[in-house]
Amino acid sequence: MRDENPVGCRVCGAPLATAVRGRPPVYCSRGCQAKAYRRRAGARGRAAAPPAATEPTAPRTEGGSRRQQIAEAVWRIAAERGLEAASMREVAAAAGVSLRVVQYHFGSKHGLLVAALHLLHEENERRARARMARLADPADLRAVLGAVLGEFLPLDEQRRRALRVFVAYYVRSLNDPALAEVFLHDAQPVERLVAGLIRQACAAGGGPAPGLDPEREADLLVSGVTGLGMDVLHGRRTLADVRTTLDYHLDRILPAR
Amino acid sequence: MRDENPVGCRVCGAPLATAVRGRPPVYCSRGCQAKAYRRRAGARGRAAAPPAATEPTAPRTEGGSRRQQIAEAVWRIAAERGLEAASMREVAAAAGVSLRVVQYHFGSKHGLLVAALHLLHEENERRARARMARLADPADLRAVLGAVLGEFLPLDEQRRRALRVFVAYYVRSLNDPALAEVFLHDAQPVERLVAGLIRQACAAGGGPAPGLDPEREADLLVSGVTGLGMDVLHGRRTLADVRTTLDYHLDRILPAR
DNA sequence: GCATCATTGATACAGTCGTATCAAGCAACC
DNA sequence: GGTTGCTTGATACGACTGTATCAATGATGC
Repeated sequence: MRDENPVGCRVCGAPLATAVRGRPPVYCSRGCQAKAYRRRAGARGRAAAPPAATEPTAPRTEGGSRRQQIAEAVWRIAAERGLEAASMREVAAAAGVSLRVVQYHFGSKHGLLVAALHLLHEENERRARARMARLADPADLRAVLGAVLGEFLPLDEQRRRALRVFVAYYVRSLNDPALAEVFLHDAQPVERLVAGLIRQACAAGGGPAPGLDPEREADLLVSGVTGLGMDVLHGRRTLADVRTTLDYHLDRILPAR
Repeated sequence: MRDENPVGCRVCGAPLATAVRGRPPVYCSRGCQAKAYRRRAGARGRAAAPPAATEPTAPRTEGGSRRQQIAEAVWRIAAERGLEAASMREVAAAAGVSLRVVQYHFGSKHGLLVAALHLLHEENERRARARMARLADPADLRAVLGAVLGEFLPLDEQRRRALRVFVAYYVRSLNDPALAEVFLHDAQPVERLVAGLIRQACAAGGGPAPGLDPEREADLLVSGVTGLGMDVLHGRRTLADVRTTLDYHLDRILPAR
């Protein structure tokens, strides 16, 4: 409901332009606006005493950059209610910013989704590295292997949410080339890592099992653990069941000590 | 744009009720409408000669029931552009029916999605059975096993589309209990089937491999082949690569003949 | 001729969506 | 003081969504 009888400029009282779209004008010119601003700034300066220790980038440090903050809202919504619930307005509200801010920092919804996926990959890798660094015995190759594969299972709320967001994005990427490119470009070959670990463990253990192909074992392990994780999300399997299956296969592949 | 000056009843010319919503009235009463209908029916009867051989359920037989026809439209859209593109109007257009027909047969959009998923499961099982029946040598247990697992790979356009629809529904089911229930209820335990085949093949072959657990092998095989199929959809793997991996594991599990 | 049934046609409504537009806020430079 | 640039607030627009409403269609039975 636009004000039907507009008053004049707040500073000089001159009549205002009657823009029918966008924010209603309050000043007659840029100069009057600047004048009003300087008045406010002066009042603040006198009231707030000396400038004191002003934190210059306060909001930046208390939760990452603005983009990061908004991207996290996307993940949160996608994990809780699915990507189709992540509208611009919902994301803005969840991030505690206005719709305009989301528009400004990401340009379009598509830009937002792509950027959020990009940041998600980085975030997940950061967290994975942190968990790997916290391993009890980094020389225990079987434990390392288990930890790598465990990154794809909903073992805690963090990974559970990450997996939900991941599959939501995966499905969308099937019909969105830009998202698919982020997936294919960012995802490093975990299979290579797993195959290397298997090879190392075989060399360290008794000997290379006859006829065992680390690459093929890694391929099925990685894709299998992803599928098993999805089943857990779905409620089709229990985490304990998956653990048992995984232990069986690790026992099978790795040489007994 | 509603007609501003309504004319009278088509039959008796009496003034019409001025309903502001819904379809505009043309007759003043139900009786006048019936009268008009009988006139048309009489004209048709005289023009079309004897009643001839009227196909009573003609539209039913030329492509399944109405519900089936609409559900197929849902699958088509979901496979090509994702489930979020499957609006009521899009589905109706793709099925060649009116929006109202979709509303009538499924009640709500949610009802449509649930029913379409239900019918999809039936359809996929039908097709899988048909392909299994066409196997060259049904006694070749390894071939049977490969065919069962192959149902989850995008080996042709049909299965490719089925897989795309499947994952789209899977993701949505994570936030939709009704869909999740359809998934959990309809999906029969393929793992059991695979485990049974492995056991049979072991018994028929040389002997049961030492320390081999058919259940655990089946678990990783089924979830793994699903994940590999998703990678193929994504373009992260080639079908040939998946075939090689699968052959390796079948060789590993099944006793050499 | 009339009532009734399941089905379909023709709208209408209230809301949400992504996006666009214009102006204010704030700070720096001239 | 005036201008410029980046950021944000306050709307507005048009398209689309799911759903609801009322009537017509075609057929059957009384």
